[in-house]
Amino acid sequence: MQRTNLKMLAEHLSLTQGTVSRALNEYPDISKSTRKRVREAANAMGYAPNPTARRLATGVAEVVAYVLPERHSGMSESFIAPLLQGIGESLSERGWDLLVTQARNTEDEIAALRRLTTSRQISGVVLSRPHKKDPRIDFLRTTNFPFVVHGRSDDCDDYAWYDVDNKAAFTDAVERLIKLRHRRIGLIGGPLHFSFAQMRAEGYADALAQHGIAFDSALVKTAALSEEAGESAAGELLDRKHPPTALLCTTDTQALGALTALRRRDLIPGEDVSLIGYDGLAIGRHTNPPLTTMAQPQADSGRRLGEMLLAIIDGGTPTDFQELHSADFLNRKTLGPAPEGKRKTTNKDTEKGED
Amino acid sequence: MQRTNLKMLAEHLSLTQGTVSRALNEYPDISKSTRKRVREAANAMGYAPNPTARRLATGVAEVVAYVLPERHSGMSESFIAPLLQGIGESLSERGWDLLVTQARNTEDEIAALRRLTTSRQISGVVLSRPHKKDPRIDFLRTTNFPFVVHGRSDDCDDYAWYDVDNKAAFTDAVERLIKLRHRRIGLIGGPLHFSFAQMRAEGYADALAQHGIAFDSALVKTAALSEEAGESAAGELLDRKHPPTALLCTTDTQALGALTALRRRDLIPGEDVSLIGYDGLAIGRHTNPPLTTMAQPQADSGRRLGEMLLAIIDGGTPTDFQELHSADFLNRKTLGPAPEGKRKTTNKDTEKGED
DNA sequence: CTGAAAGCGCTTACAG
DNA sequence: CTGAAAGCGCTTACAG
Repeated sequence: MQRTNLKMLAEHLSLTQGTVSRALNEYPDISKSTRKRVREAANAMGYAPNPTARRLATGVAEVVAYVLPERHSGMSESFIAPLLQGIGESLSERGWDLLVTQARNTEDEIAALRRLTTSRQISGVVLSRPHKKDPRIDFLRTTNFPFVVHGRSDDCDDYAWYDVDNKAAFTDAVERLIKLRHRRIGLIGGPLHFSFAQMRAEGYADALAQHGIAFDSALVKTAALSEEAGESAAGELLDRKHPPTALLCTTDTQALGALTALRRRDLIPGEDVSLIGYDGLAIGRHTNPPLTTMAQPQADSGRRLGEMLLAIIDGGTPTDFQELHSADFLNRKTLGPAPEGKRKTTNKDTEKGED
Repeated sequence: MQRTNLKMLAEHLSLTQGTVSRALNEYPDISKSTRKRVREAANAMGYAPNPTARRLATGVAEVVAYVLPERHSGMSESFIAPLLQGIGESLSERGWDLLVTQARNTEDEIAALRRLTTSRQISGVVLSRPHKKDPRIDFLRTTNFPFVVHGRSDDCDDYAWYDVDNKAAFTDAVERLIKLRHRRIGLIGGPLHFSFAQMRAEGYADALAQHGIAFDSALVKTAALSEEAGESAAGELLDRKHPPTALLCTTDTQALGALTALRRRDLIPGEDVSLIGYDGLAIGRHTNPPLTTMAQPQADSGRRLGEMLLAIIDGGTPTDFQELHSADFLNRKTLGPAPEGKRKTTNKDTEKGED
């Protein structure tokens, strides 16, 4: 059995395809009565226009692409599923679809974007985890293709984004530590090509400056966004002669590693050394002890991103869609007052791995 | 500047569009020399066929859809990102794309599948988390549309799937407990419309039977796939007069809840009560104590699913692609011998929540 | 081995 | 208000 197409529908109505098409698309120059007649016949015959043909004729894809971020620790990618859900929801209200793209490196990613955009297979793009200088953003910007960014790059004046105020979040975290009498606050930074890593580091430095605490580069380590990197960076800081009394991590994943580093040195998180992460991963509720963190509002970021993109595709001005949300302090169990006097000595021991 | 299309390329070569098209598609009846000449010109002019036009002409979408599973606890969805990565990788080797679909209920999901398949927008479907009786599978089966399933439904004889031997995994887990002298082994089951929940429960029952331990329905609770549900189910079992000495959970997420239930009762996991989860979530490494679990090999399940689907779309027989992998026992810290004599008394205390 | 033509299923100026 | 025609950019029998 053949799916009913425009031709069949038109013949059945004794109208031309053009008239039927215009009726279905609510052209005002078609009489109300025929519009109604056509609509009813279409429903009765189960007609739905072929999107491929429509796409070819109009040049509009009605599809949006999401660029999957590079693989990191695996764990930090827990935001992807809810994000896709959210984007998908806002698109589906219009009958649009969501395409997912992924590549091993930035070059391939741009090639993929070029292919998808120039072939008109997509109408817009959602990007995650931008770099400070992001060639993907540059590409989309220069080609003048509709896009929104989940996060921000350095120059974010002229495009649409949805971001959390990373700087404010880290200033907030440092101030909470200072209020608890911490003075030697270590920072485990992220790779600085990521804008969020840069912003969080700036928030850290700012808060110190505002409270008259000298910035000590010996207390700052840059590490990859993995547990292992977090662990070894934390280890290096903790093994100094004058170790920090508190550790601020750029991501929860790093903080998990830091937790391990503390455990190996028999240091009690929240007593001997305070620890604050960032992300608000659900995991943190179950760590030993539960991880204090700055949580981002990821509930409906996906929905918002989708809505913003649709508005832009409809002709909206990208700069009208720049939203800065704020992170919430989630006080679990790894934050406490700075310990008085000298810290107890460090002794590392080996721990059995998994079997 | 206009993207070069077939017409421009043909004119430039003084050939007809048909000839150029056939040359590019390696038709053997085009002379080798012109095939080469055309290929070179296409490269030089940066020609790439418009997929939409191609799709309309051939009826082949060169796109595969992945159906996002319903939202659960959020945490159990950590398998989605690597899965999408894997599927995307195998598709991209052929230049195909990956579409993502999601809906609030099964009915909408089928409507979406019907729309995508009948409009020829996709060439195949990947499905996750099938139900025992899965109407989506029935739909794809009866319409004879290419698909692969990540998991299995009850009647899985006639389609392609990639699954883990859930039954064997739970038999294995129970036997490990029995070897450690556990006799009262509790099961926190999952909703039984999920095939994997059913299979795991069967593995549990089988192992008991094989070792001459009577099945005690008072030790079995069915719970949703969330932490909360896991916690309350575990609580009910632990609060019985004759509580189990070990708890087997259908998912790690449930096991996290069970861990909370134990903590609230001052029971030490792995000493007072043993606990085994299922999934191998990375989270489990950081729980207090680290969670013993059966880990599924999710490394390249995505890749395999993609490859299988492509093979089927190419005309392969679905039943040739049925892969049963096995789960790995990951011994962390919540498994120990059954405690001797009477268990210490339970005393619940309230715990402060997050702020 | 290549050309000429029809067709995939829509949309949209242009007439009348 | 509706019809007739061209066009979107490909592919593929059918001739020759």
